[in-house]
Amino acid sequence: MKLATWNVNSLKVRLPQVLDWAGKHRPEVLCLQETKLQNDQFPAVEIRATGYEPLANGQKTYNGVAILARSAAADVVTAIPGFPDEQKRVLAATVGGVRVICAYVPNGESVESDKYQYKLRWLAAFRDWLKAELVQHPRLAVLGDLNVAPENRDVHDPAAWEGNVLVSVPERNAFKELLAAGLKDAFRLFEQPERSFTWWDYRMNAFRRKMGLRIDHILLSDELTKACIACTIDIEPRRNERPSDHAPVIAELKDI
DNA sequence: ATGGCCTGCAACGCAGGA
Repeated sequence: MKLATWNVNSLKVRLPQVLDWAGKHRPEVLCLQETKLQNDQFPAVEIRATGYEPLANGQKTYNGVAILARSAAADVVTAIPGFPDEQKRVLAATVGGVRVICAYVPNGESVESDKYQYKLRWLAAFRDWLKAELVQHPRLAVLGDLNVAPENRDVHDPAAWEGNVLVSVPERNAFKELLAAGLKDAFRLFEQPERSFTWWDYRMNAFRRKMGLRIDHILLSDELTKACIACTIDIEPRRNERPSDHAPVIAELKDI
C-alpha cells in the first residue's frame, strides 16, 4: 500500500495536476491540504472518474483537507474532538485497515503572532487526539502539512531561519511530542539525499536554488513503521506550470 | 532574503501562506 500527502494550494487550480499525479503513482490513499473549496464545490465527479473515492472537509477561501482513497473509507472524523475550531484542518478515515489522519497544521505567521499561539494550542490538542487514536488503531498514519521543519537538516539555511516560525524550539518540541505519542517520521527511517525539502517559496527562484524546508510529513505508528519499505519526496510536480509550492510525499508499506 | 510570488475574494488591494 502506498500512502501520499500533498499540499496543493488550491485544488481548483491544481486538480489536473493531482489527477495526473495520482494516475501515475496510484497511491491507495492521497491526502490533500489547502484545497480552499467548500464541500459543495469539491470536484468529486472528476475524482471518481479516475478511480478514487473522495472525502472532503473544506471551507471557503482558506484551509480545507481531503482524502482520496481507492477503497471504501469508514469512521470519518472532521475535527479534533474537544477542540472547537472554525478552520477545516483535519480529516480522519479508516481505509484498508489503516487509520489515516490528514492534517493541515496552522502556519503560525510569526512567533510574535496570535496565530502562533493558536498553532501551539492546536498542536497540543492534535497530540492528545493522536494518543487516543493510537489506542484504538495500532495501524495509524498521520499525513499532511505539519508546518514544522523538525531539524536543521530540514532547513536550507538554518542560521537564517533560527527562531523563525516553522523552526522555533516550541514548534519543534510540539513535533517531538507527536513522535513521543508513538509515531515515527517515515522519511527519516531511510537514507535520504541532503537538502531534501517539501516546500519552496514561490519567490526568488527558491526551488531552483534548493532553498526549501521539509514541513510535509508522514508519521507512522510502530506497526506501520515495521511495514514501511520506502518514503520519498517527489519534486517533479514542483517543476510543473503553475505548480503548488509544496511537493508530494509518499510512503510505501509492504503487505498492508 | 526579510522583497521580490501565488491564490481567492471581490477589489480596483487585501489577507494569508511559509
